[in-house]
Amino acid sequence: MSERRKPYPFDAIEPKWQRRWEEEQTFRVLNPGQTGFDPTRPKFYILDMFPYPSGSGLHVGHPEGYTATDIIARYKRLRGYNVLHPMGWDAFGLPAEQYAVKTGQHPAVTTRENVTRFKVQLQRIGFSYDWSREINTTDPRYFRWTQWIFLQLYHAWFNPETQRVEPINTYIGDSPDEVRLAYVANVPVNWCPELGTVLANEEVIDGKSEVGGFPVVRRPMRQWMLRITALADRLLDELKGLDWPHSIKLLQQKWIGRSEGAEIEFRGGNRDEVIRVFTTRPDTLYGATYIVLAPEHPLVDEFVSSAQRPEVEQYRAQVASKSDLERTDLSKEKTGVFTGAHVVNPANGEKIPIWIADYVLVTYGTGAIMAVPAHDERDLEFARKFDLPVREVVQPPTGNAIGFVGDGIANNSPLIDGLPSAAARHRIIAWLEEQNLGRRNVRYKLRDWLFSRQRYWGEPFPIVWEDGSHRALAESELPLAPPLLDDFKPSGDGEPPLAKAKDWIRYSERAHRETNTMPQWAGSCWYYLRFCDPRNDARFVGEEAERYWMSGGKPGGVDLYVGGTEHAVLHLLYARFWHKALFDLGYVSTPEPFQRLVNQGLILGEDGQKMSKSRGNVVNPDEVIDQYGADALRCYEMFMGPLEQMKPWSMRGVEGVARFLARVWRLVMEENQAGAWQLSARVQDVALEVAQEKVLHATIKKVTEDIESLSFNTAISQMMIFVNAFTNAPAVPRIALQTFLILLNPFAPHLSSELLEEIGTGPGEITAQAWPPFDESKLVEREVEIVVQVNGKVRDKIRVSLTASEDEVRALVLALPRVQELLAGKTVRKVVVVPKKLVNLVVS
RNA sequence: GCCGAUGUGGCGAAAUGGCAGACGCAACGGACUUAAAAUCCGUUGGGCUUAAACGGCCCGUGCCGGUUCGAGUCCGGCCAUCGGCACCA
Repeated sequence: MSERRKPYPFDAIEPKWQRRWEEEQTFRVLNPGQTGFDPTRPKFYILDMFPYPSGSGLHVGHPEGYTATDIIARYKRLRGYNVLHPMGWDAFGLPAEQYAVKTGQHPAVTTRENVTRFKVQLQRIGFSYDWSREINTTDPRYFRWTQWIFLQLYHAWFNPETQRVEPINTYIGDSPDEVRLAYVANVPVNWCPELGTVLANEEVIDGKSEVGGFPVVRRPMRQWMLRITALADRLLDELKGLDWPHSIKLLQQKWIGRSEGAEIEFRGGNRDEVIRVFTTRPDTLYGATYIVLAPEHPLVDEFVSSAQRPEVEQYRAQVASKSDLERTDLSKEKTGVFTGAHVVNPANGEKIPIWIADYVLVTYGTGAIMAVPAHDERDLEFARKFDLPVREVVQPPTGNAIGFVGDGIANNSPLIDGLPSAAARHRIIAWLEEQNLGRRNVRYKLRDWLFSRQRYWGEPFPIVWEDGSHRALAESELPLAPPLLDDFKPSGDGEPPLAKAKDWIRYSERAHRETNTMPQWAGSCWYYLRFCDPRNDARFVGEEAERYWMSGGKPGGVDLYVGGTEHAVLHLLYARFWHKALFDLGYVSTPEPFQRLVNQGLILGEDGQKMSKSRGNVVNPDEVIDQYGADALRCYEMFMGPLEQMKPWSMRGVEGVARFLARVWRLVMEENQAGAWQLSARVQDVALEVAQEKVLHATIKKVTEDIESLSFNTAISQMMIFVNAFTNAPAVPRIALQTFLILLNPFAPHLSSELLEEIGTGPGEITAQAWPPFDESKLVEREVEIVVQVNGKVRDKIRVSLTASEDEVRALVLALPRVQELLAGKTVRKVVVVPKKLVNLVVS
């Protein structure tokens, strides 16, 4: 292929400006207290989700959100804001470590190389990050504070009286270890044999690991947990005040999964044992005709009769051998076994059988349910299969009561007969509480956060063990760096790789270090705070810096956060949790980390499929830049369609946008005889024609409003209209160009900087300019075109004076020959006049 | 199954309840050129009417219905695609 002629010399001007921005530290932003800080300016904190620097480099999905935020950042600077727009690296994590296991190369080396590559790629796109604030979660100066925050959680508890996180010393009781926000528990966990580690619920998708797609099984292990459930209500309630996409809020809401109901006690068996069940429908208590325990429920052994024991044991073994995926397969038939035992229904004194079945989950509620087959689909299916009694206790408004699961009127329930379900629930709970047989209860689907991993490439826990109990390192002992290892391979039996570092583990004669590491999410839980004050060695973030950048707005926090939806219930929930704990403990000034969140849509390959190496449809931004330049890449990504929408890539589309930028170039520049570019003779100090003035101000208005509303695609359309309007003008007014180039600057910063320098007006560089105001009066014309409709169909158009009254317009329209023709022999029933827009004649 | 988002030309898309398809891509025609590329100009939702042009008419925003002088936009019901959750009592 012959060398394609460059549409304009972007390959010369882009590196030039990138170099200049770096040398002059154009985008460096100061903190309060630093020399040169201007407190009179408003602040704006605009943040991208920082990337995991993977080995495959940047793909075109990354710059989508990054370009959007960069446009806003540059726009806000031109509007006089102090703009915090940082970038960093979320660099602990599985891929680097998997690579290390395969090649023996230390993850720190891989990570360093990948970071360098990512940074070069990002800088080629011309993003206006303040690189002096760059952070890396694997840097000891960073993870020192990740460990420090962990210690704050370890030294804190959630006080149910104040509903606040408080230092552990406000806890009055014997077992502080049972209330700490960071605690150790032996719980059934998601164990991934292939990865040799446990995973959080959020990291398991359809029974497989999110990273790698390996099978995950349940097994009990001793693990570090974070008590996120203590803040469940706060995390739920305070979602309301956030300016986030509705769908993300809903996702978090469902993930937290609050249900109100009651815990009810059923007694029975040989030793009068108690089975507690959780139900959201205590009003159906009289309809509970049997009890189901999860197969793993500890009381099963207590209750099972000797006759039923073999069958029960066999069933439990069978269930244990199943993967989560097999267990939750909805299409499968219900299974279960009778235990041979009974308990008493506290409402009516009836003896009802106890079954075990895997449709009851040991991890939710109390791991036991009262089955009300008449008013619960699952219970009904089970009851029909095993021929258990079905008793109607709720009357539906219409239709068949059996199988009706909604609210109705209680019946066959002496204590609450005739009450609507909601009232019946209240009454029965009050009665249960009186009798001490049960109580109001709230349950969540949200589980505590399983916080430890049996991996090498993560933050070590600042914890030591002595005589079987744990204690915290002193803050002065941080950072605690991981030991140097040659062999990162997980043992496969749950023993972390750190256990191999015998010298490192040994803390003292009798104490040894915790060998688990923190999960990938730890570093990203608070990085947005560190950006406010990234070089502070005395505190995780300086108080003044934190207050300055995080304050403002309703709940406060980062002013605008842009990233993908994939973190809806992971990073975005975890970060809120840490932030609230830090807020309660007085370390940060706002209750929420991210005031406004926007999700960019996925970019698909040219074939309309998700980009993937295996499909071979991945677009590398470097290639796009080589061919069309960074400004074309930026503008194309914004021109493709609405930011939040999923949309396919098109190289032809990039070409079209590159053509537009080349037209801008040639509006200002022309080639001389020798083939060199020079300022075009068409650029002149002349006044704008009326039509030119109108399109200029329409463009200022549209671009300004569209940036504010993140409608970048239509902003670019309008700039194209502007350029089209001037393309054939014999003279291009310098002042119009200058204004236009400022509008273009956030989108195509290199091109616009270069051309502004060429036309040589104004004080210095574009970054020192001010965003132009628009003059509404320049947009109004003396005449407007009125659409004439008859019965809602366009039949004619007419130009009328802007000052014409409704009556005058009506008269003019009725006098039109075309209208006369259409009205012949008909009666005008009604005339609708929309000022400056249209007239609709209703005739028959 | 439940929840959410989306559905407009050949394609990406645009339209405070008021001319559907701005802007761009692709395609076609023209100018420039020895030629090509590049550039510039023009046409481009479907159909009918007309010898042709101008003009005119009808249909058209997933489907069915409603509200309204007027609906891509609002309301009700369906269908399809994508995403999330999925025995959570």
